[in-house]
Amino acid sequence: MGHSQAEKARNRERILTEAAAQIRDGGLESISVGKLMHKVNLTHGGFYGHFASRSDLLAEALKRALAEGEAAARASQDPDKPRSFPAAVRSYLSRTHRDSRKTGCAIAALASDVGRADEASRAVMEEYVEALIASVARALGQQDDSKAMVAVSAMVGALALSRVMTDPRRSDAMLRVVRDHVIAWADEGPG
Amino acid sequence: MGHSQAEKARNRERILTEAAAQIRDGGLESISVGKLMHKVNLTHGGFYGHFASRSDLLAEALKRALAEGEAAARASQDPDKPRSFPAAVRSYLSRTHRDSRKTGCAIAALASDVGRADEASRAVMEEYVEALIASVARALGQQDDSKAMVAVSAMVGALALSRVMTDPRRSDAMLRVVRDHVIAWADEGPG
DNA sequence: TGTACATCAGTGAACGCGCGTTCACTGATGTAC
DNA sequence: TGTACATCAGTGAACGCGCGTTCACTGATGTAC
Repeated sequence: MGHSQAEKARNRERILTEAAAQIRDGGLESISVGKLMHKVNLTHGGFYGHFASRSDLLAEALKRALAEGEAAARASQDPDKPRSFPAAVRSYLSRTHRDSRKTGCAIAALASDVGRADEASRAVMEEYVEALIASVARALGQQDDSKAMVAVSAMVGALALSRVMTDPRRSDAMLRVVRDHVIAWADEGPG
Repeated sequence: MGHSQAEKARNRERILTEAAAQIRDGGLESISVGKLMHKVNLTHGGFYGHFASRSDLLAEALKRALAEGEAAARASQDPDKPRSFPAAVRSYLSRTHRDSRKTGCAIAALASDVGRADEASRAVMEEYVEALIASVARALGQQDDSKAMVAVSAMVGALALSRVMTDPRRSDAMLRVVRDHVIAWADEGPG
């Protein structure tokens, strides 16, 4: 096994990526230093060469999860066309997104968790919430972002609730119904 | 100290009520048997006279939290008048509700948590989500519950996100904007 | 290019701690007569 | 109503366990000459 500086950087990356997936899948508190290191084929002792503490990792993993979720949303859109709002909403409120928490939107996956976390964590997520609202407002062609706030609330709420529903038809319906409503708002124009 | 059967029932109630408040404030995993018993002025050993295990308590506390949240929503409405939908929405999306997680809606407080919990827990919350949707659909005077699904998504999402926002003005705005939109839907009539 | 040495990424045993759970015990409760 | 005894709610010491964290160590990396 090599112990080069380049490999250290790569290992830090692997730890962080795995942690970002883990917190979206199991919540912020689901991170265990030992299990996390085991997942990336390292021993627990080495963790502290990369992060000052579990709490330090958590903060970084939250940022990473939010950034990845945002990037995934961007990537899922047609790369050629100018961004299509309906396509973005369709992707966000898709069964695929619902079923892939590990790689999906961290806002929906962790909203309740972060809502009760310290101010620093809340500020980190807040930034991404505001960015999402701004992006939706732009797509709706509106100065005022109030319609975008409703759309984002409904999208985040519907995704979170669709993951609660055990009845597959109702879970699907939740996504479909909110998706269609939000997309329809785009056609109403600036109102 | 008395150890009567009546007192045992009362103690069980106190444990459960405290636990229901605790999970809404700190999440399902924030429950510690020792701390919980200490809070109700009992010692940890006695816990197992009331519940089979921590996991058993968690299941019961979730039910209790959901029931309490629903009851609180009902109680906050004008008891004389027939239920006013705008009043209910105003109460749900109020700063007071946002700032009192311990006694508020368990759906908004625990949606992300339960979304990743076992099927039994999800089914319990699902029941309350469906009840809320049905109640909103009735208030909107609609057969079809699609508008109610959007309203519930937006309300739950907005409350959860308002708890993430660190900027008080933006947090307030989140509540106010979604509140006004949802109330306006009630006036559009069955459409 | 080759050698000698300092650096440092990762290892794994060990730590203290808080946790969920068990259990022998205490003493008030409640019942049988 | 009063006594004798069984029941059982609650106590607190003790348990094994997994956790986050520390640290002496190993051996490959990377640098100075």
